[in-house]
Amino acid sequence: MVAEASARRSEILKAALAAFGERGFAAATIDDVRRASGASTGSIYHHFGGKEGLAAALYVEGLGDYQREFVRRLRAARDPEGAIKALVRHHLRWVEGNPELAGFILGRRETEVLAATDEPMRELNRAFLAEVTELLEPWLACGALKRLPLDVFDAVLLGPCHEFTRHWLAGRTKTPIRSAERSLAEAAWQALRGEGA
Amino acid sequence: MVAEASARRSEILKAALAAFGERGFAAATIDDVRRASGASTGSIYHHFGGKEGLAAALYVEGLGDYQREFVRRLRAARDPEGAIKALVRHHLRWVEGNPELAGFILGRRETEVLAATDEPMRELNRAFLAEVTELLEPWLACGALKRLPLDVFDAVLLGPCHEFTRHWLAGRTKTPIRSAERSLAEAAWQALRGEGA
Amino acid sequence: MVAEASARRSEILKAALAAFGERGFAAATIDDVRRASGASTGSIYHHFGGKEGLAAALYVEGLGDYQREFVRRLRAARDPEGAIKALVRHHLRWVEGNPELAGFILGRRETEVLAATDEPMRELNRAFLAEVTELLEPWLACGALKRLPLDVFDAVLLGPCHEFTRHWLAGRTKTPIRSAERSLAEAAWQALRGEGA
Amino acid sequence: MVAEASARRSEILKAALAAFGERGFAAATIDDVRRASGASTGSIYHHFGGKEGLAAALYVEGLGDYQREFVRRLRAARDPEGAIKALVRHHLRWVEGNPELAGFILGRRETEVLAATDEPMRELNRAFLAEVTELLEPWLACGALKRLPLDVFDAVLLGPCHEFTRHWLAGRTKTPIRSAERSLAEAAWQALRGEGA
DNA sequence: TATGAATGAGTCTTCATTCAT
DNA sequence: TATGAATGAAGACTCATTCAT
Repeated sequence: MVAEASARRSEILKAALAAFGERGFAAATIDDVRRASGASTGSIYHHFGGKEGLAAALYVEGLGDYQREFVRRLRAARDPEGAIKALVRHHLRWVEGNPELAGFILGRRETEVLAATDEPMRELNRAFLAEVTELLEPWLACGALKRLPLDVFDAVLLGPCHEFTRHWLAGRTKTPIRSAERSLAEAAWQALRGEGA
Repeated sequence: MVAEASARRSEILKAALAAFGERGFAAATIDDVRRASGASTGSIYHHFGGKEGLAAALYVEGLGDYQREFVRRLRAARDPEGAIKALVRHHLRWVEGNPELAGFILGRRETEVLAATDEPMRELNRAFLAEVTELLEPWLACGALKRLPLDVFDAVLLGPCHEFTRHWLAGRTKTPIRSAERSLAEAAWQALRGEGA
Repeated sequence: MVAEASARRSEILKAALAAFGERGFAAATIDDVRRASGASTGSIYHHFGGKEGLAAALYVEGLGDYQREFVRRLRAARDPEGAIKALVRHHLRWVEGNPELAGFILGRRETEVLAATDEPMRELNRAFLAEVTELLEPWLACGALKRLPLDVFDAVLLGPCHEFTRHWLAGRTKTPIRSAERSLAEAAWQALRGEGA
Repeated sequence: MVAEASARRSEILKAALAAFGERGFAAATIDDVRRASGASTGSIYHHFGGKEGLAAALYVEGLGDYQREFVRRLRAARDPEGAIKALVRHHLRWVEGNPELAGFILGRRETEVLAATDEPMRELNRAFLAEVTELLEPWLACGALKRLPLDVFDAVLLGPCHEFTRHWLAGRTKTPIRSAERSLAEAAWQALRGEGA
């Protein structure tokens, strides 16, 4: 329903992702996108309304994809350990499979939050958090997982992955992302398992 | 020793930190710095050579302060649990005490890495990592701490803090930073303690 | 063929010529050009890429015109005396007819040679010199003209014209350019005629 | 009487000559001079009053030297042919011996004529021209030299040298300056000798 | 005399955005 | 829908010059 995917539109979006990825949102220019996509300036504006519109489209698309899969994994998990480890794996593999999108979305600086991006993002996150919370609740309730404030829980669960992938995306890690998987998953589990586990 | 601190220089640096913190490096303007510092454009260029020079000066100064204290805490620790928890606490308190500097340094995007910042940064980090590695080695050797690849160890140790403080700096956390301290410290310890601990 | 002459483009070029002519390349500002042409800053950059591009366009256009006519005259000459005198006349009349362009092109300082100007200039000059050399060769061969090194020949042929017109353009001559014509032509002929003439 | 030559003053002047020579007057900066001379900004201003003052000092000094020697040669000449050829030789050798000064003085663009330079220059030239005119008059009167308008005479006499040396200074000549000497001298003589010679 | 920090007007250039075709 | 010329506000940076020490 959202997918009004003309070839032009896709090319532009792809070029925008590359541009934002390489130079950062603020430094990337519409002209970078124009050159890389082969579209005209006017065409870009026609489809996306402007630079912010490009960012918003990428953001919504990318974050939505990340979160849909996140929830799917969570839903599929049989036990808390499996859930935690699956989520860590998901993060790492998603970044590995979508490095440019990941760089753009995860590296997003608060200060360059865009009005156009803000609205759809809030929408997405609201639904996402509600769903995740609901799915975890049983394990929190039975003590299988530590009941931490949501923001702390999130930081402990994904902070290491996020940190590691940031370095990985910047080419600063020695460890391949696949090798780090087991350690990071295990660490997250050890950090979050409850007394009752 | 490096501190050739004229009043002018300090005012400019302070204003630059505020500007970069509020709007991000790319969006902040020299004129913001000029207005906030009371100095003339020329004076800013006289002292720092340009926008990058300003960022580099802040970066070196801030990161140096963070790292010196980090090492001091590590050195003072009596046992691995104390060490890990002290480092987590240090991170959280340093961010709490230097929110603007933290926002600037920790929020630094890879894509806007500046040539001027790169060189001094590498220098600082090289020395820092060498020292930290050396100090941790005994506990890694005796199995009190998990021997993980350095980049993974770093991610597990500080990733959660980093993630939490990023949200905190953006005003998106409900939990006060002090309340999160215990949980984050404990989580890090659980994630990094070795079999032999 | 090269002449993608939109009205805008021409107006800008004309304004640039006036500006460079009046104040010199270094001292003229893009804003001078903008005001005089009625175009916007952005439009100037759209068409010429910058101040250098403006200079390069003028240079190529002007020098090309000068050289084309130069060769045409040389080709039309029946005997060496007629050739030498026609070339002198051409120089003087071209400067008289295109004072601003002449001032810009002939007054070009080596030190302000522009990268953008250099490339097309070399191209033009290469072809020009080859053609002139070829056309003069018969008269050099038969001794009707002195065989001097090319750089010396050039200096003797056009140096006086160049010197005179520089003063004329600066408003420092008393003699009208037309009155000087006969003397300068005769002087060049006397200086270059061979023994066999 | 003019020579208030402190070491500082000389160093500054030398540095200024190099800077103006390399980048042109307009593009050279006081800071270039400062760096090359080792003097402070303030010191430069103390001695020369500003950028124009530097140019004026160089101009007066250089042109004076050129003209003094010019007149000396003219005075020493026994016959018109010797005079003409001596003047040509003087020009070439002076440029060869003072390439930077020559580049600055001879390459001076009309458009960047400076108020500060103008005044002393006019003074120098007035006296110079009067003297030269007077010394040539006997040979013009007896028909040994062509009586051309002064501006044309000047162009024919020195235009070729000027043209050649401009190319030489720019490194664009193949012929060494010494080899060109005889040809240029002979050419000037042929161009200026009168019927009665 | 010497120093160099400070000034601020002035320049080039960039870039998001608009709009006629 | 597509194009790309045109716009003009805004920003980084330069540089001659001044002046307190």
